Amino acid sequence: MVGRPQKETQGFSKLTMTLLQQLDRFCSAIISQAELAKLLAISEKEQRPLRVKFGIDPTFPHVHIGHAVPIRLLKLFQDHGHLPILLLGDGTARLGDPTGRNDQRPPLTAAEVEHNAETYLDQIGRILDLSEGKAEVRRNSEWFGKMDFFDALQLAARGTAARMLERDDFRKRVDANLPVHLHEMMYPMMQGWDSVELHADIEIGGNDQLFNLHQGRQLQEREGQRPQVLLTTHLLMGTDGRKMSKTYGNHVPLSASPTEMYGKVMSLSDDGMADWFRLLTTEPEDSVASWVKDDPRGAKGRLAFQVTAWLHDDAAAQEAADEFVRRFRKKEIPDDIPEVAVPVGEQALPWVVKELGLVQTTSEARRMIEGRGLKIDGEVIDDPRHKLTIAVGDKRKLVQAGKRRFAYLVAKE
RNA sequence: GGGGAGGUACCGAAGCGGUCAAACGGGAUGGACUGUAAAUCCAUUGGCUCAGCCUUCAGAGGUUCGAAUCCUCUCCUCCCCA
Repeated sequence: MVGRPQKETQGFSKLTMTLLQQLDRFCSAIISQAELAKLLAISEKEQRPLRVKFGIDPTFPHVHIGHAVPIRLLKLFQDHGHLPILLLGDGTARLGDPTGRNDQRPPLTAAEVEHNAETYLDQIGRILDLSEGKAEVRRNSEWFGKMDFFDALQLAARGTAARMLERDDFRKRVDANLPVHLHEMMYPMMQGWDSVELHADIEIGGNDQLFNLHQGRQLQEREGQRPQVLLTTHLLMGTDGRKMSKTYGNHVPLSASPTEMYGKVMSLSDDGMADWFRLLTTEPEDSVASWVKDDPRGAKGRLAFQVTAWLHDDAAAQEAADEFVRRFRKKEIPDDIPEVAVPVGEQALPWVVKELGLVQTTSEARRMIEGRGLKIDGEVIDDPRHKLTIAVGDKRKLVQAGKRRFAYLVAKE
């Protein structure tokens, strides 16, 4: 846990004091306390808002709730009169932050990146006021797009291999005889350079970004700027307790519908609840601890409600909560089931299930049927050779695959 | 530039001429149990309107009745030396 600066807090305004008090809730590290106090003092004295940077690479169309944590911290600064700078890494997105996975992600095109960037703004705009004057939205292609190869080399010249290998992720790969590509080592340098271009006073990043954030300090110092203060936020774990990641499917997209969002939060493992409350709500920690202890299910419902209400609104959250109870506690069927038309005639069941969009392939449908996961009008059918006779004028049939996938089957003439 | 080790399904990793759609583990999905939590148990895990057929073991050729397994070339990664 990070302590608050003691001595330096004396002369601060009330506003700054409340900011400092709330920092603890989010931050896993503050580098450094003393510098932060100094910055805040300067800011107050000169009446100058601090430039608080947070960067995100638009590599996917969705922002997830894990990103919401640093964004909330940005919001906190915004609410205290400072200037959030949202940096869209449309240049770095073309590279991708090294992850250690040697996934051969095809390079994104500029158009894809821009599309993602737009969706990011849309989703982040729900949390942070991005309007003119309240925040700055920048893209790093602004400067990286202008650099030529020699400029890039000069940037590269400011780092060393030894230093890059201090980064855990690189170190581990080297030790495991896995490839580390040269361009990957440029990533932290680029992120650092962003801070120089933006004249960032503070940079916020996830706990796992500490190394990259440090590059900004190094580069700024060389350029004669005051090195940015680093604030790293605690990482929000995925619903299953592992690192939140799209590939694990344990994330909650900010774009999720209220029902989806509520449900996703309800699938959170109990161990994660305290953290989620801490990082996504304003509930006091001791209350949370007692809720979790006395009534875990109720506590989770409360969490799911708050998160949904925050990213949508109270009414939507209430509706999602009701829907959740109907669907999962009382096992009623949901009311937003799509109706899908299937050609008339005698059709093989697995094929129909695929056509309904409940599974990707007929083989998957077949397995689902054999595993007794398929119901038609509430009745389990476990014979993959089962044939359905579909005729115009039939009553629509409710087809359910697994616990949560439903479709109505109607005849297509 | 020289020498060595490798590239197997979502991931890790066996297999090294037929019995291989490919052991095992993880993950994932379905089922039981439940609080859409955890733990546990069972099943499934290339595709196809599936008792059969089709395409997979980096890529392209070749040897063979038969290849993930043998040969040739190509591409990629790692290690050591220069």
